[in-house]
Amino acid sequence: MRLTSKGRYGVSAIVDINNHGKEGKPVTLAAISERQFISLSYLEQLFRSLRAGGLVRSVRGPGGGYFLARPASEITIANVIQAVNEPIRTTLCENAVRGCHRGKRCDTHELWDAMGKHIYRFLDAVSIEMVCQKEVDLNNLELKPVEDIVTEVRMEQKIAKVS
Amino acid sequence: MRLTSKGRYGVSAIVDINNHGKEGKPVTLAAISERQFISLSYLEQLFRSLRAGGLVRSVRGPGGGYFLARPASEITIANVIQAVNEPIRTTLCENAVRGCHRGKRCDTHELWDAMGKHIYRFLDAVSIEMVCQKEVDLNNLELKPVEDIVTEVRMEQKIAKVS
DNA sequence: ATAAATCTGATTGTTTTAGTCAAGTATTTT
DNA sequence: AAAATACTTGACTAAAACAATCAGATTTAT
Repeated sequence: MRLTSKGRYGVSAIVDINNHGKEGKPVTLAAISERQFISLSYLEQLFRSLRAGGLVRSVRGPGGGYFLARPASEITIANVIQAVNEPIRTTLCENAVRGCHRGKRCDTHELWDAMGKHIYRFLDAVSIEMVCQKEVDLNNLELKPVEDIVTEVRMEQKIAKVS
Repeated sequence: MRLTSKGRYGVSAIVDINNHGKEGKPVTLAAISERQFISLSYLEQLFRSLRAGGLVRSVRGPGGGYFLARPASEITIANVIQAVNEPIRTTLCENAVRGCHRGKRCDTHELWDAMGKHIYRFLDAVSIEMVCQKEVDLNNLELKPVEDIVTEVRMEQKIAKVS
């Protein structure tokens, strides 16, 4: 799971749907584009992923647009970020390298592992609904215990080359 | 503050110095290069920043190398990451944009702000010494209260373009 | 039919990052 | 003094990731 502005836009878009999707009417990308200052074509690309990730439902044709596929309280920030980043990234021997050479974990392995879990616990604790309800104090959340965390956040884009 | 593999390498290097710098002898980049599988030239670049950031002291000439500039217990992961990323990034009107258009904060402003603080609290709570002492449980740290946090972690690389 | 929307693929451009190269300077050893 | 060691610096290159676009196809309400 990577933290990029793509994820940020994805969250903005989902939040926008929750804030402006009134009375059973779907929200159009054009409307999101205007309110969130994201280009229509880029939104199209984002919603490709969001739809594939099961976060939104679409209605085609005039009067169409997008709904949230489930209640805002059941969509976490982690869900959104994961959805928009998913496309590629599916190579074999993925975690074979990960900075640790030839089987032995590097001295900092536990550190990055813990950091990833720490970040994920936050993103997993915040729902779209919480972002929309301005009362919630995002700085003092109840986080799930570490044991329950499976997915983690990665730091690296590239892998170290030797000498 | 950005989370990239550059920061990861920086931490690996600093940890290496702490682990292998025995009996008042400085540690050479060549030694770090071999042990941590980082190219010498890349280490040179990294240590330029680490030195500028006041984290290491250098000794030139044969028998030279690098020391930690202060005890490992007083160097945090946040310190290291900040040091290696610092170079550019000093433009004017920096946080003028930040995803929020024309003065009004966007709907997700508080979210990303809270996330940044959350990440920073972790990185600021972990010292190099803690990483080296394998006994410490990095998953259950005592973090500083949010009020004390000033620096934050950014998510975005680029800024949204409008329509 | 037409227009409003989503959908799909392929592709482009830009930035950032990772990494290299070459030429220095300082210091110690011999 | 010479030579070797090691840091120092600046400039440069390559490649990946990311942001963004485009052209066209499909669906559906009116």
